[in-house]
Amino acid sequence: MGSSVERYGVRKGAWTTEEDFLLRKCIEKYGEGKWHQVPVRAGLRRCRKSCRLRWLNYLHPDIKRGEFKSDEIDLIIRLHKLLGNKWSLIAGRIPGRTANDIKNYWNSHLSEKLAARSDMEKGKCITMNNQDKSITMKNKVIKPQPWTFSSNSKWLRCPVNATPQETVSNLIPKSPPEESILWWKSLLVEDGEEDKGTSCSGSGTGGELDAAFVLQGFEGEGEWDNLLMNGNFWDLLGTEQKPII
DNA sequence: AAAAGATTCAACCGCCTGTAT
DNA sequence: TATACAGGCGGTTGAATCTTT
Repeated sequence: MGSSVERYGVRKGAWTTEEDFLLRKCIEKYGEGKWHQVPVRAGLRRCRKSCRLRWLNYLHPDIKRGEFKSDEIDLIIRLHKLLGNKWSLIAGRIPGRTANDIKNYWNSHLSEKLAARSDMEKGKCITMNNQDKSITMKNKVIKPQPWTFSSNSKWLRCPVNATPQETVSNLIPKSPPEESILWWKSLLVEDGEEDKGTSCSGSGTGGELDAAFVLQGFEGEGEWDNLLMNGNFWDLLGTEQKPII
């Protein structure tokens, strides 16, 4: 992929520093969006998608470089447990990291290791070392089965400055079926511990205990709404909202 | 030092969704 | 309602780099 390929006058492959400069200048002048116009405005022989991707994944000023910190890794694992391969949603909750970054990190650092550990240590709390980073987690992966939704669904994409309540309102359909409730409970509370109010898996940011506690005695449809609207959903994950890149 | 294998990650591809006409 | 187009996403690829033998 290193060598550029030109087909129908459109360049492909790795971006040059000159192309980066042109794209950056263009975005500074015209702002983000209208990607179909960017190649012309910037004087680039790149397709709109290539320009957008280069900006969002590499040139955007808010992008954080360097290794993932332990808290970021912990958050990725928990959000992945919650959302599955919804990388853009996960990235939206991890400041400075792009969906591509997280996807790559997951595929190269976490996916196979977690699967391998899961096979070896069923039912045990495990700790894995990744360079200096320590990941402690429960190995039981619960996939988000109850609801299927498109990554592009309007109700799934919450606004940048949405409040937690608004975000939850966008994310969660009203009055979920019983199996959905059970799934959420299983996500937040360890097996056999629903009645004790003990904390769930993860390295422990304090939010889990609250989540487990809140979910106790929660069964009905009305209470579901109350939980989502009155509680801070992202506190349950031990994170907070951030501006989405 | 060199070859082979493993890993990383930027970039591409195809598909889906939303919107305008 | 149907169609076209743009934006956006997840899956995948493959060159570059690193590690091991």
